[in-house]
Amino acid sequence: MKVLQEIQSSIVNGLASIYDHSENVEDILISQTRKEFQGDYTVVVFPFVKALRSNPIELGNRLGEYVIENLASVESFNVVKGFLNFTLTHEYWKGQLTEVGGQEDFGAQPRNGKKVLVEFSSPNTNKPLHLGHIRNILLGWSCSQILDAAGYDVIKTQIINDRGIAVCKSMLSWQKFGNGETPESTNTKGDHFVGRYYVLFEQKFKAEYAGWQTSEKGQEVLTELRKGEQSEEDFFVKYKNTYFNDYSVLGNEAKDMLLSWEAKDEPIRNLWMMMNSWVYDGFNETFKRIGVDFDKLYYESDTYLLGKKTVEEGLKREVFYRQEDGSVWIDLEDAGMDKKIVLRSDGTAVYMTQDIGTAMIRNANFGVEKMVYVVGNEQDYHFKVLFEILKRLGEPYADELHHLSYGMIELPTGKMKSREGTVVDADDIMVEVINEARLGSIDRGEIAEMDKEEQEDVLRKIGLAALKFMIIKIQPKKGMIFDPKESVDMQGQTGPYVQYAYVRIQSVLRKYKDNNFGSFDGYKEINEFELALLKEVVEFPNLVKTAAENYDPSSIANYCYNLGKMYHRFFHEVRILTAETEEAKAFRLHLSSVVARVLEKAMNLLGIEMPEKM
RNA sequence: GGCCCCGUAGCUCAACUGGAUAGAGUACUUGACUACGAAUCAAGCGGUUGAAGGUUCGAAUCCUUCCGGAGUCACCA
Repeated sequence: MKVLQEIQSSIVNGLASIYDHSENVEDILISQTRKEFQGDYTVVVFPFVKALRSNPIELGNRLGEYVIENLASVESFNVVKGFLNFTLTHEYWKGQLTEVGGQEDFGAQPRNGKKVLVEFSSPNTNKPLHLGHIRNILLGWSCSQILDAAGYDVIKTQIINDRGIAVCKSMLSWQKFGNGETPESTNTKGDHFVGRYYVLFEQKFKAEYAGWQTSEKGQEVLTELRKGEQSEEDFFVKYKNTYFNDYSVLGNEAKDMLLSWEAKDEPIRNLWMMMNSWVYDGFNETFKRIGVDFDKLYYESDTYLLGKKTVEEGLKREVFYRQEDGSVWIDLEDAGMDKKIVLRSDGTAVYMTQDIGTAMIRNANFGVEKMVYVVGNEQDYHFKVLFEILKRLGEPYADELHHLSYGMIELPTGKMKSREGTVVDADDIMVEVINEARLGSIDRGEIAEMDKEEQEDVLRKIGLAALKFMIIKIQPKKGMIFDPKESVDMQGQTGPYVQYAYVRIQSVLRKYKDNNFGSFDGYKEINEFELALLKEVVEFPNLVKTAAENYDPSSIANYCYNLGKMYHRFFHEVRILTAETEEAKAFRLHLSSVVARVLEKAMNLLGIEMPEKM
C-alpha cells in the first residue's frame, strides 16, 4: 500500500524539517489503528521522544500537522499518548476500491524469476497415508501456493521412501502369508492392502518375540543383561531391536530380503515393483482426493546411494575427516552441534549422505535459489545439521534453505502408531468429513435442489474445507490433538464459515451477471462496516508477502476467517440490493465482488475450493 | 543429563514480529429469520498470558532461573 509508505516518508521529512532529526523510513512503525480509537492508520512516536527531548503529545501534534499539510489523502489526525492516528479521506478509500477491483491478480507479487523447490508429503510405501501426512501435505501445498503468489517459480516435489527394511517387512509378509491375494482380488485400495501386510508382519513378529521371551535363550539373555531394578517387561520392550537383529527368524528373513534387494536380485525386485505399484495407485487416488499434485518425484531407491562422491570431494577439501576405522565424519562443534557421521566404516551411505546428494541433484535438475523441506519437528536437528553441512560445502543455495517444521498430530490417547494400527487414516477421515457435511445440509434448501452430481461436488468442497481449515489454521510448529470421536466443526471459525461468506456474495452477484454495478463516484457516506471490509481487503498483498517470508499458511487462514467475519457482519447490517441510493448500491456491489475475489484467492492458497452455492 | 520446541479464557486457537483496555471460536445463558441465504448476526459469562525476577516510555512477545509437556541426542530413516 503506497499510502503507508507516503505517511512514513512524510514523518521522516517532518522529523527532518521540524527537529532536524534523521530517521530511516523503515524505522517508522505504522499499523492499523485499533478499532476502539478513531483513525485508520497509526504511527507510534514513542521511539523519537527521547532523542528529541520532546513530549509525545506535542511531538505527535507537530508531526500530524506536517503530514496533513503534505498528503492530500490524509484528512485528519488525533494524538493519544504516543500514538498518532491518521484518518484518510473517503476519496482515498473509493480510489482503493477502484484500484483493487481493476486488478485481476490482486495480491500476487510480480514474478521474481527465482526458483524454489518445496518438498512435502514424502510417504513410505509400506503403509497408507494418515492424518499426519495430511497436515504435511496441506502445509507443503499451501506453502507452495503462497510462494508462487509471492513471485517464485515453485517446483513441488516429494521423495518417496520406497526401500529399506520396513518395505521388506510388507513384502516378506505378503510373500509368506498372502496366498497370492491382490488389491484387485480383495477389492482393496492398493496402499491399504500393502499396509495390512505390514501390520500383519508386526503381529507375527510380536508373537514370535513373545515365544522367545519365555524360551531358555530368552531367559538367559534377560538374566545376563537386565539392569538392577528393571522389570522383565521393560527389559524386553527395550531389547526389541536387538532381538530383531540378532535372534529373530522373521527379522533375519527381512534383512536377507533387503540384501537381495540391494544386490538387485530379480525376483525380489519384481515383487518390490509389483507391490509398490499397488501402493502408488492408492496414493494417487488419495492425492487426487486431497487435491494436490507434484511436479517431480524422487525415489529413495534412486537417491539412497547419492552423496558419496560429494563426501569424497569434501574429504579432500577437509570439510570432513576420516577416522581410523574408515568412517567419515564432520565436526560441527564450533557451530554448537555434535560430530556427525556421513559415511559408514564400510563405505556405505547414511541418511545424511543421501540428503546431501539429493540436495545436489535437485540443484543440478532445476538450478534452484531456494529449497523448503516440509518435515515433522522430530527431524529439527537433522535439518540443522544438513543445512550446516551444505553451507560448509559451499552450495550456492545454502543460505536459502528452510525446514518447515511442524508439530505432530496426536490422539487423546497419545501418539498415532501405524505399527499398532492406531492411526487416523487419510482416506477414512476425508470420507467422514464429507458425510458430516451431508448431515449438516439436510435441512438446507439450496443443496436439496441440486442434481446428485452437483450435490456431491458441493458436499466434498464443504467437508474438505472443514478438515483442511481446521488443520491449517494452527501455526505449523504447534502440535495438535485430534479427537476422532468428535466430529469436525462446520460452524464458527471454520472453512465452511468462510465459504458461506463467499456463497452469500455469489447469491447477490448472480443478479448482475454482466458485472455492471454502476458508478459509485458520488458516494459520500462510507460506513464503518464498509470501511472495515475495505481496510482488510487492501491488507491482502502484504499478508501474502509475510506469509511467504515466514512460511506460514496459518496466517492466511486467519485472514480468511477475519475477512469472512467482517463480510457476514456487513451483510447483516447493511442493505445491498435495496440500498438508500444507487451510488451506495454500486459501492456495495463492487465491494462485495472484491471481497469474494479475495476470499477465493486466499482460500485457494490453502488448497480450499469455494462452492457457488451451499 | 546436553540441545530444541511448546505452555494464553473450561476446551480449540489469535494477538500485525516490543505498542494502546490480551482478542476470536466453542461450550453455557439470552435475543434476532414476512430485509439480498440463520452453516449467519448481536449481547452476557469467562484471564495474575505456567511461576518468579530482570531489560524500558511500554513485555504474552526479549534475557535469567525454576515448573510442566513433547521431541532429539544411532555406522535407523
